[in-house]
Amino acid sequence: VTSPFHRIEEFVPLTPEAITRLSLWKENRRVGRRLDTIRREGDPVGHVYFLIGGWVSSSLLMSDGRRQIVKIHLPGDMLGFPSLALEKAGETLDALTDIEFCAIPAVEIGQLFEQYPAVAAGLFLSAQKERVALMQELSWVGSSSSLGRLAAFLLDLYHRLDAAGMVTNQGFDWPLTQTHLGELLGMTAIHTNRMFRQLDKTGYIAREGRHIRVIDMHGLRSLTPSMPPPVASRVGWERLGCPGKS
Amino acid sequence: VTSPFHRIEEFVPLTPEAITRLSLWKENRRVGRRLDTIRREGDPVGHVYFLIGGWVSSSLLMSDGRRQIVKIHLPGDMLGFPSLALEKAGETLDALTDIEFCAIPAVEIGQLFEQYPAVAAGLFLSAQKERVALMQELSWVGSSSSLGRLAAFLLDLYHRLDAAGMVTNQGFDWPLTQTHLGELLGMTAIHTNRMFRQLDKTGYIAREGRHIRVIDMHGLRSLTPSMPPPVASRVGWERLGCPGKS
DNA sequence: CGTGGCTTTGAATCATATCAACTGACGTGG
DNA sequence: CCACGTCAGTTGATATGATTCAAAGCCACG
Repeated sequence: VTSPFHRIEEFVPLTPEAITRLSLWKENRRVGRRLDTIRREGDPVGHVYFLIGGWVSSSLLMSDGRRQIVKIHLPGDMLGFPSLALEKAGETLDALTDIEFCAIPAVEIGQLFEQYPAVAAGLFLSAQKERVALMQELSWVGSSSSLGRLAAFLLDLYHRLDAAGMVTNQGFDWPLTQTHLGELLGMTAIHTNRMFRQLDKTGYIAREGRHIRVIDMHGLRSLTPSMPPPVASRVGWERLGCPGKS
Repeated sequence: VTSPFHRIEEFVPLTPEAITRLSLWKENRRVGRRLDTIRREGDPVGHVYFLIGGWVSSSLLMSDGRRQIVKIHLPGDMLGFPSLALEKAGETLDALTDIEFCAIPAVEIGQLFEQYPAVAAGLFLSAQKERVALMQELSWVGSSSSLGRLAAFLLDLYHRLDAAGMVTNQGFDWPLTQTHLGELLGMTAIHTNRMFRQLDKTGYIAREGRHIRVIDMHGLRSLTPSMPPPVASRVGWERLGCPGKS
């Protein structure tokens, strides 16, 4: 919301030089259209990505042909980082809307680690926060009823959209198909449809074509057994023992 | 297996000084007994941990009382890192066996980032690898049948145990209760029991009390729709653009 | 009287059956 | 791509008993 590099700065204040350096990323600015694939699972890992605008899904293919979406990315997110630990990309990145993003050479990340410890710490803590998000996603995909999963996802998404300033009047754009939703929640698209209609009938949300409004946040929350994320921003560098740094 | 700090060195070669520095961790060596809780969800985040011996589960509590185990940690693993991005710990760490571990002050990590970029990169890539592992776990918890989930977990565990030198004669110790297994796979303990017995009857595995042997690896693999991890070690620092470094 | 070894007891774990509820599969049309 | 039926298969809920394990208590012997 505030800075384009909020995912990094949220933990660690950056020097002007560091910000200037990161801004060079924008030279590799690209656009993509809905349904474009940014990078496919199995591709060599030459780049990571910084999402400027639009929605992107990150998914895994399974040998039986099923697909598991592991994360819905929103503007400001860093994409493709997990695959840095792999020889070949472990995740497919698909554009869910028209998008705008930067491609960042992987070698650039190594240079940043040497030259800007603060950036390194920011990237590191950002990765840890993503791990927390994944753990929570696992917790509701694994345990609750399908209606609960749907509600939990919508709540989480709502909060993330809100933090990105993409919620107006309790409503937001909805580019996901029910097939996407099913692949994300680990259930069939048909059942997703059933549950989505059922949730609609509760009146807690209202679906208006490619737009969704949250009518009763409290009611929505009552459907999910998972707790709202105990996340806290503004921790990290100081906590990490470098108070006056940078 | 090779080095105690394999999780870090697997990506980045470390200088002798760095290794000496990391070895100081051992001064805070501690032991714990089965069922002990190392750290509870909600506790302030003062430390991270390095597991020397034994098994540890990392789990999330949900408001309906259910518990989701998100990872089974084995010797050599780094514990508690995701919570560095949070004010209060987001995960509970429970000893599944008697254990031996080091407690590392969180501030220490920040100092390492400043003084040893190679260690920073190693920790960073290790975190990314953990993200990949979580994504894969999500992919089988979310999608496959309960028997498939069980098989996928056993396969993954087997490979990790093997890498840690904890497999002998295709068999390994089994300290998990069926309740643990259910909490991990997102199903009831009763159903876990059903599926475990069913898997046993296929003959692909043999349960012998607190010990399990894999009889037919290929058969086991045929039960799971998820693909074996496309992981590759020995990537990273060079790839990250610092070839001759350290 | 103190200590070692045996026994009792209770909790935790595993096995199994039955029935209800949830979810997936298939088909059809808008 | 979404809506809506029907039916079959999977999974969850509840109940009950067997078995294992460990801690506490007891007894006999030194």
